[in-house]
Amino acid sequence: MSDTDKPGEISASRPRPRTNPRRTPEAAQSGAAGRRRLSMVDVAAHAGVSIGTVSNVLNRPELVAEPTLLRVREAIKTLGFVPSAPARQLRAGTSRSVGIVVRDIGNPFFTEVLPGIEARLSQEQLLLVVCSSGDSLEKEAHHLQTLEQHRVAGILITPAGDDVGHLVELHRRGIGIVLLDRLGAGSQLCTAAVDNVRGGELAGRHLLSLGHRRIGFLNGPSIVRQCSDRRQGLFRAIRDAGLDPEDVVTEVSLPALTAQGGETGLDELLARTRPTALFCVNDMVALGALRGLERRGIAVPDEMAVMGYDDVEFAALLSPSLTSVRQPKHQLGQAAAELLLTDSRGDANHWHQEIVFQPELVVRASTSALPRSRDH
Amino acid sequence: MSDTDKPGEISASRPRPRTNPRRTPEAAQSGAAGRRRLSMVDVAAHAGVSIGTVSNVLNRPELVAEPTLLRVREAIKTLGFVPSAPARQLRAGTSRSVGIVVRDIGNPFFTEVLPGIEARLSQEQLLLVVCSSGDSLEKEAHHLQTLEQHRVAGILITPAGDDVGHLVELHRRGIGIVLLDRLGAGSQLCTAAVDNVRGGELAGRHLLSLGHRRIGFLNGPSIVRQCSDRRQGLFRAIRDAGLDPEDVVTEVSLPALTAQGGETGLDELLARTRPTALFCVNDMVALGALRGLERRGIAVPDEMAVMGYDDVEFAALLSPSLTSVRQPKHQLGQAAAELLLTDSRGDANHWHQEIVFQPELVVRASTSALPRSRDH
DNA sequence: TCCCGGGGTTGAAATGTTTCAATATTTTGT
DNA sequence: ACAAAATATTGAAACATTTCAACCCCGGGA
Repeated sequence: MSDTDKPGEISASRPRPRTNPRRTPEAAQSGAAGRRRLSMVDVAAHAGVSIGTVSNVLNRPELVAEPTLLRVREAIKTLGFVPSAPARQLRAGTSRSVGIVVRDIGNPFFTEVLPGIEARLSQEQLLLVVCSSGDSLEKEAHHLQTLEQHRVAGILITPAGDDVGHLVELHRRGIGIVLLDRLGAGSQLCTAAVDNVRGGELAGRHLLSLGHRRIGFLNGPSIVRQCSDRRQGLFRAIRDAGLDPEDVVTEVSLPALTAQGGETGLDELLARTRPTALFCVNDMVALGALRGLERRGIAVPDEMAVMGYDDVEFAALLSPSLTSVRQPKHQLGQAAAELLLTDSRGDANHWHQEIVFQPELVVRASTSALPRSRDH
Repeated sequence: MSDTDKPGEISASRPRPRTNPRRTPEAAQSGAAGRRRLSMVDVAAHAGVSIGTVSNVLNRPELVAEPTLLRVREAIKTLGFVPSAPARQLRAGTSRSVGIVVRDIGNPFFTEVLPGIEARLSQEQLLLVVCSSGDSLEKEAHHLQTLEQHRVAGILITPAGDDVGHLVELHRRGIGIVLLDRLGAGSQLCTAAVDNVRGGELAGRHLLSLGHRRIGFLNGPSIVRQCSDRRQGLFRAIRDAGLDPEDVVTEVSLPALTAQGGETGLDELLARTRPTALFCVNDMVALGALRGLERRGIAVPDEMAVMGYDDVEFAALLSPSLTSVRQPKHQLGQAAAELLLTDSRGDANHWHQEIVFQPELVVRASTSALPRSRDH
């Protein structure tokens, strides 16, 4: 310990005697006044070793002799010492945590992706900090700023907006970044995603094959990439069938991709037109739409076919069971985590990878062929 | 880097050669070697002030003269300086983040409670770290340890196990703790919860009033407090009706409170007996049970009434719509956050509060009166 | 002229780790 | 028995911030 410091002597020897230790080592030891958290020096004192050795016990036990090891571990246990992550991190420069910024934590899609991510990250002893942006650019920016301040090793993000410039900038400053479920920045950032254009196309083909020619589309704001991608796929399917998307689709842009948003979006749609089929940009929106349709007494699928997107866990058991586009969520999560790990290892010049999974159509009871009577 | 160190010279000239600046200010300025993150010294150099002043600009701008303030802010902006949370935290001893440990992030109940919590905490500029224990005591312990290492200001937790001793201990070490949705430790810790006994009772009364006398109960492990509380309420309702719970209830204890768990639990139940009603300890379990019943071709509610618990968002739209017990989730979240804020302010001797909300029965299509033909 | 007060700024200590060169101790080889 | 090598431990610097006593400068009052 520094109890060899005789203050008088020191202040005599130095020009500016600023040394005023708030509490003497003895005070710290006796723990009388008490509430200081213990640190490695306490452990070291208790075990009769230096703090360097304590550090070695914690991080490189193979360097420490058996008896010392036991003694120090004993001290740690009896004292109840818990190392300080901030201090560790300050010294190391790098932290053992990564952040994930999702658009809406209330959407089961994300919570179903999460386990895949967590599984991989906890193997590496990484702490996952979950933030939800609620599709607000300000909130997203705030979360990113906080995460950067915390010097997280990396960030998984489904950006709320269209522009990824700020993320590229963040990456340039040394933080690993992986875009989750958001294609289209392949050359600049790593990405793990499901092909949303393809998914939209699957949905479109399905509805067309059932004979539908007037399709309502409850979509999100077009700056959300998933939304514009799915629309693009839908339109492609329609064009491939020799039709004009403008004639077939009535699109409503929802402010929020929630059940509530879906329900009010339905009202707006029905005030404009009465399609025979409804494509909802995700299952939560479809949930709200179904609720609205039930309220209005419009039968599904007889009077209106409805399909969702994501195939979340409850989709199969809705009334009626919901046709949807399934995404390999667990794999997506795992792949994203894997990418983040390599990206934040900071091999500055590794290639940005774009991992793309393929979606899959799942047909259930909520979509059926258009009855001839209502064919046009 | 430390090439300015001529060890021989220094160790010769000074008794204690502590000063070896790794990089000269010029080196920092030129940024040639590059990849060091910038710190307040860079800002200070750029603005021509001391780091103390930079700190003041950041934390107590009212102490700084106008022109200096502007100059420093300018420097911060042009340099793109981002303060280091770990360093700040190390010095301050306290952090701006709190943790929440939930049992299962995949359960919409939790994600529906979350917004209430976040709303309150982000007002205080606090970062919320979400962890999921998956009902594993080891995982929970690991999360708690990590959070303690990070010196979070407080922890919201729905404990996986029955014992809260370790949490009390944690609290004693100065971390704010609030139990979420887990009554019964009122004297030791703050709690925000919904009365689960009452909820179980509501469910029991409802099923009994419909004439059911053989009730299957898909419950979780009894060490999970919510589960034992709901059972207790169910049993109370049965006794109040002058019946013996042993005769009425067949209980299956699920390892996991998920849809998958519910589905396999149903198999186990039906292998033992064939009740007329099913009480599922939460809506996810009910989801799985419904899936299993559909697979077996057992009609709900005609051949078997089913009810869940939590009234999550999708419950109203399942096929058939699910009778459930509603909990005021948003309020619960807000109250919990509020408690945590007062608890972690560390007024050591404040009373531990227990805030209890009342649940509410929501009757839907999945439960109906027992047909006389099947009365026993 | 001197002293006082006060706003602005500075310098250095302190926070709890990790790292690593230097030293102390033990073992091995000859 | 001695040098060399291997092993174990130590001491102090460094990480980026906050805090606070000390200092400087300037104007005003006695």
